[in-house]
Amino acid sequence: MNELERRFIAARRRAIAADYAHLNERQREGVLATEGPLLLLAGAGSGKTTVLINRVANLLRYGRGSDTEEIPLPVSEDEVEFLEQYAQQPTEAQRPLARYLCAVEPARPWEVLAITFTNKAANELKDRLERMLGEEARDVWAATFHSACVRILRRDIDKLGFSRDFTIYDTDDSKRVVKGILKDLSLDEKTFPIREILAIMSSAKDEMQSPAAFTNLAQTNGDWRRIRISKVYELYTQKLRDANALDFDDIILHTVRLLQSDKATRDYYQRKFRYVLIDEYQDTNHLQYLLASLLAGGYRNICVVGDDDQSIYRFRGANIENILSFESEYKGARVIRLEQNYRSTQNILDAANEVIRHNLGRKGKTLWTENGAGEKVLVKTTFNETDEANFVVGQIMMSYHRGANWRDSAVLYRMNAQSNALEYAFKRNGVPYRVVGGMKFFDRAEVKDMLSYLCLINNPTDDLRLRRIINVPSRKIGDVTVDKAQQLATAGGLPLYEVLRRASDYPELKNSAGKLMSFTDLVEEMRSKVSTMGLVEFYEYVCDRTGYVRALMEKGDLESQGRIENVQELSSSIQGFLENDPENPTLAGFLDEIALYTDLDDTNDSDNMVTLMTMHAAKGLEFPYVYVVGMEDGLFPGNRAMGEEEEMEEERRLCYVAMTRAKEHLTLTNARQRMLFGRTTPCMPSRFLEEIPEKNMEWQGKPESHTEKLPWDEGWSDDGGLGGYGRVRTVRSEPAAPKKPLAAAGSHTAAGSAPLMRLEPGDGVSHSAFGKGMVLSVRPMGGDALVEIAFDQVGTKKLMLKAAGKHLTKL
DNA sequence: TGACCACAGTTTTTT
DNA sequence: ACTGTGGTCA
Repeated sequence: MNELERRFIAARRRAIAADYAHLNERQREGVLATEGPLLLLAGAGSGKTTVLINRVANLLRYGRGSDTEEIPLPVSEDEVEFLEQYAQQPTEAQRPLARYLCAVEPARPWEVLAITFTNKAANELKDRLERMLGEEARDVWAATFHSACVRILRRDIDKLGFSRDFTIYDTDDSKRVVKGILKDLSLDEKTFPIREILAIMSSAKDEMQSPAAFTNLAQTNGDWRRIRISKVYELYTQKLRDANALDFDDIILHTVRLLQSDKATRDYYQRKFRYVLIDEYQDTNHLQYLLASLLAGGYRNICVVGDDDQSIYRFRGANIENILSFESEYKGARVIRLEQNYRSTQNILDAANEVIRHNLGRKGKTLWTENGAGEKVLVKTTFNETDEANFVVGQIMMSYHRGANWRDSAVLYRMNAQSNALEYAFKRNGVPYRVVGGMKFFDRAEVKDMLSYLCLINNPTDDLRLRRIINVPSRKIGDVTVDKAQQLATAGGLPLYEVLRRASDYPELKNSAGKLMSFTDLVEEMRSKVSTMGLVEFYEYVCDRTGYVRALMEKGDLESQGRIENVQELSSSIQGFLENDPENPTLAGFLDEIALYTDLDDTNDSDNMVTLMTMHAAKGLEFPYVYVVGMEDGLFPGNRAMGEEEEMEEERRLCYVAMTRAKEHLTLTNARQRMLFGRTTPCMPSRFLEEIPEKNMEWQGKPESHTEKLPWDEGWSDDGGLGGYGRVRTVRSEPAAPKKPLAAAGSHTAAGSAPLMRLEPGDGVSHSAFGKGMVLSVRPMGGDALVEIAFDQVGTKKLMLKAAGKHLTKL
């Protein structure tokens, strides 16, 4: 290599780097290191997605230009000088020539595969790529593990003996299948809990254990329970095969099997995908690891992005070892740490860093920021969960008063059950909030019912979906009848549907043959119409023709009303699907998409509300104000983690995730006693709180020692700051009337001495968060009062006086 | 076949 | 405390 060439290579790299001048050095390295295995350890808030996007852009623009010594064409002195100058001071006009000179086999969009875990992440990736690169970004494979696999299987699964139009079973479907099997084997659901069986089968699949291998192992070990379970596993596999169905694990499993066993398919994809990117690598399980290495096995250009400290999904099979041992799995892998944080203040980061430092099994990272020290982390000990909730709502109202939006705040908790106390506090104070998680749209019974109709129309051999809706709405077809038909079907090796269609041929079914056949006639009729009309139109026809909506309307109660709305809402989902101009705008295409879509990601960010969610659900999000509640030993870390080092480390990672969601203000709260599962128990502060350095936090109301008075002892009270709530129950016995207006912003009221304010309709009031308003009505309610106030700014709100009192001033 | 009552379980969750 | 479910009874 001569001097000119050396200069060219250096100039080329710098010229390419000029495109990414807006990134920090580490980030840029992550973008430019295109070749070979790369582990990108991306700390919380380190701009991971930005790197991912720019990395793909770089692959499409320059190929391996930034990471190779190849020189595709002879270079001239002029060209080298041009690039050297361009790298110094790039101009828009020179860019095309620079790009032309620097590119080495730019990747074509379909040669890049980017895999994420959720549809939300995949869509976000696609959107941002398209915004940055325009049209051509559309052909980049940005998909979830599952959707990528479905795409692969739809082409070639026949090589494994499934038909290409397989159906996808969700967890609910799997449960039903297992339930049926348990019944057939007369196994008791209490001894063999369905959840456990599903988990065992899932981990067997993760290890690629066939039912036969699983049975062998169980027999060798003489594990009686496992031997029974192996029978379930075997029948389950058989049933799904008969139904031509794949569950979520199967989707990955069979893809791996296909790629392993069929050379042609493997070669095809290994040649196709020159660059493979895997996001959230710390969440991958063994199968997903295998899949990634198979897909990237051709060029070995695999880039995995993740953060071992944010691995919080062990319970669903994620194997943190995948990321910890990446370097030894891929010899010569490069590792880049992204440790500069753009999200939080140094106090928050120091606190979080120090907590996570207590973990042993980690790569080790220390986040830093240029954002400044910021406020200290506030730790607040309250009396109980009601007190805690009121404190949090009070703080949020204060921040609103100071100009923050509701949507700037999030409350995070360990268990969904904790949201109850919080919700009460939010409702009482009229603060708008939304709870993330819980029942998902596509999990609702009525939505699943309608989808089952569509599945059945799409594929009448889908026994499971057939059984779900054959008597919904009631067609006077009972379980007994269906079971009888099912037995005949199993005996004759036919799909259930076929037996029903010829019910009159079976003497055993003569009593109900008419009803059964009119059902299959109905399905046939709908089937014949499916291709004659638009999908939305067809769906509405199905809603009507099946009598589903009519049955709900006849019921006429409020719940049914809601159900009808959900059924109709599904129609807008179909609309939305079509508008997204899918590759396959048919019923089958829609069902495929829906099967892999748990929630519609309809999270209206535009709504100005406080967000309540679990810490798990908060991963990847950020808020200026974050409140982590329930920081108590036994709750967080949970009881199950006590004495279990692995579990404890996972809880600590979860704590790290929760803390690093905060941009400006982080508040951690714990209660001295909490009611959980109907029992009130005294609680000690979480050990994680003790792990935070004192210099980064301020602890209000910290219990001094173990020997201190028990919380329910007379005389305990605390008001460490705004929103302190004390024991309002004692209010009525308090003789003295208030001497001064209550709880103007910033006032310190002695705890437990806040008598109810006297309000009458027409009174003018001022609220610390909602501003001025007028009382419309006052309704006494059991020692408290419901006040309706018309606020000048935010409209009419109903508040409970006890809770809202401290934020109200009579004018 | 549907309504009612007793009973148990209760971390976290995506596809 | 709460909810969903399974079994029993009419």
